[in-house]
Amino acid sequence: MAKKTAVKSPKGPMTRSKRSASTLSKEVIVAAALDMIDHEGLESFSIRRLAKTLGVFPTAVTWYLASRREILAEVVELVTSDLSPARFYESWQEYLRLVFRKFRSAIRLHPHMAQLIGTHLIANPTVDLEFVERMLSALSYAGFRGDKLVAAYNTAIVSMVGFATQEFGPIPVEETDKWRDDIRGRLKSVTPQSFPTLAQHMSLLQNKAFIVRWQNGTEAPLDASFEFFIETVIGGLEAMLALR
Amino acid sequence: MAKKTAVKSPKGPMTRSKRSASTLSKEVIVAAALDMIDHEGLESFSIRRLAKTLGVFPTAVTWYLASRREILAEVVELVTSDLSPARFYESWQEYLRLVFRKFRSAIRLHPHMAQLIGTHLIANPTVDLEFVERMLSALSYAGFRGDKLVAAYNTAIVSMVGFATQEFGPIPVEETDKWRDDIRGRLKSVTPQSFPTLAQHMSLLQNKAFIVRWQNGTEAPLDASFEFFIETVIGGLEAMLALR
DNA sequence: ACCTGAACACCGTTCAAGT
DNA sequence: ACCTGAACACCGTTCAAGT
Repeated sequence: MAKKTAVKSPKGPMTRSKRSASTLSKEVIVAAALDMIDHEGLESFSIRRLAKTLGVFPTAVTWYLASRREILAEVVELVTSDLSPARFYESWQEYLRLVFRKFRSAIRLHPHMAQLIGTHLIANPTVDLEFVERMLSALSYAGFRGDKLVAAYNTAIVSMVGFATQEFGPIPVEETDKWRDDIRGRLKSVTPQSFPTLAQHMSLLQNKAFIVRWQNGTEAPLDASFEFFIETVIGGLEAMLALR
Repeated sequence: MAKKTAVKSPKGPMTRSKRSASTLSKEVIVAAALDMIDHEGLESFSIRRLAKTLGVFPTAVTWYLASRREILAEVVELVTSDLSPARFYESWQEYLRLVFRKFRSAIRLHPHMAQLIGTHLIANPTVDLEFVERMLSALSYAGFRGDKLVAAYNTAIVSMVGFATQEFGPIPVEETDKWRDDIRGRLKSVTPQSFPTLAQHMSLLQNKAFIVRWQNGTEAPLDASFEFFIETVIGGLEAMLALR
């Protein structure tokens, strides 16, 4: 939301034109960082550029958050906060559907965070334990006990995170046209002789399936596959329950 | 995923035995990069440090691979090459089991690559189409047709990649002790009143479940959960087949 | 407590210039 | 073709020093 208010000045950020609007704070820094990442990507995010947009010196930022990693951890927390469904749900299956969809919506809003969240949510000390409790409670209600509950929980978390972060994960950006032509060229080399199944379904697969796509979820969302995925996980858990 | 054909020097058998153990080449650079990442992590990998270990100037490296991204793309390809099971398999279920386990083994060998592969494999132009063909063929043999085949394929790929990359994804390293104490302290605050299900299963969950762990798969592998996950995906796909 | 300001040891990448 | 070498525009982080 914070637009670039930095004044171009050869001497650096000496003018804080709107100090009333936003005095520096942890929240302001994290929000500005997320905004920068959303607009310019994760790689071009830097403390120095962030400080410039905030109209302060880089070291002013590090007074609140000591390192780049700390800033990014806070941004991850911001994006993944409030994942538990607010709506009423009447079954554990419906709960899983809502949570999975809610997580995907969060990633869809901040696709550049996908690669970070894909691996770091899972090790984030700031994650809401209330979320963990609800997931466990839903699966316990489903009938999982002991070690099976642990395995079902890990299965649910990994599935929730995995699909969305891979769907919205980055596509090579620098020379998109060249890259897209590359993959399209390779796909044209697919013949019924070389890759029969792939060739047969090429029109259905291209740009709608992992590995043989040239856009990510932002431009080419995989809605149908995502819903199929949810039902697969739920159906699989039901099958695991039926085993004993 | 593309097969790596052994590269022989076109200049004959002149062996540079001394100081530079091998003359510079794309393969040598990529192998050295992977080695450096395996030993020191992804973040501390840099072209300049890589060049130093190779005994050349940084720009010598960029003659073969023009940018840092290009190097990392090649490393991803190296790590994820040869994923298709070599062994005979007698059912599509068994094929999925073998592929999932093989992928996890590859990530386990190179855990620092997990975060990169988690999002980038899925958009890698160098990926072996033979792998795609085999996965499609297995799912087609299972009985999936048309759009369902696409969805089942996406489900399988995402599942294969998601579990392993999250299991072996990075844990904050700089102040591991402090961080571990943090999460342990938070877990101690869990009471039957605040988080009943979590509290009840705490001994089973801690360090063996996502979010409430303080080590990653390298130190605390989730073998049981992984096998449960595989069977969940397979059982779920079977259930989706039974729908019509 | 909060921020400026300079400094340090790095980066990736570009552009010669050599051979 | 392959590599040296210098240079550029950046980094994150540390350490004062101000207020």
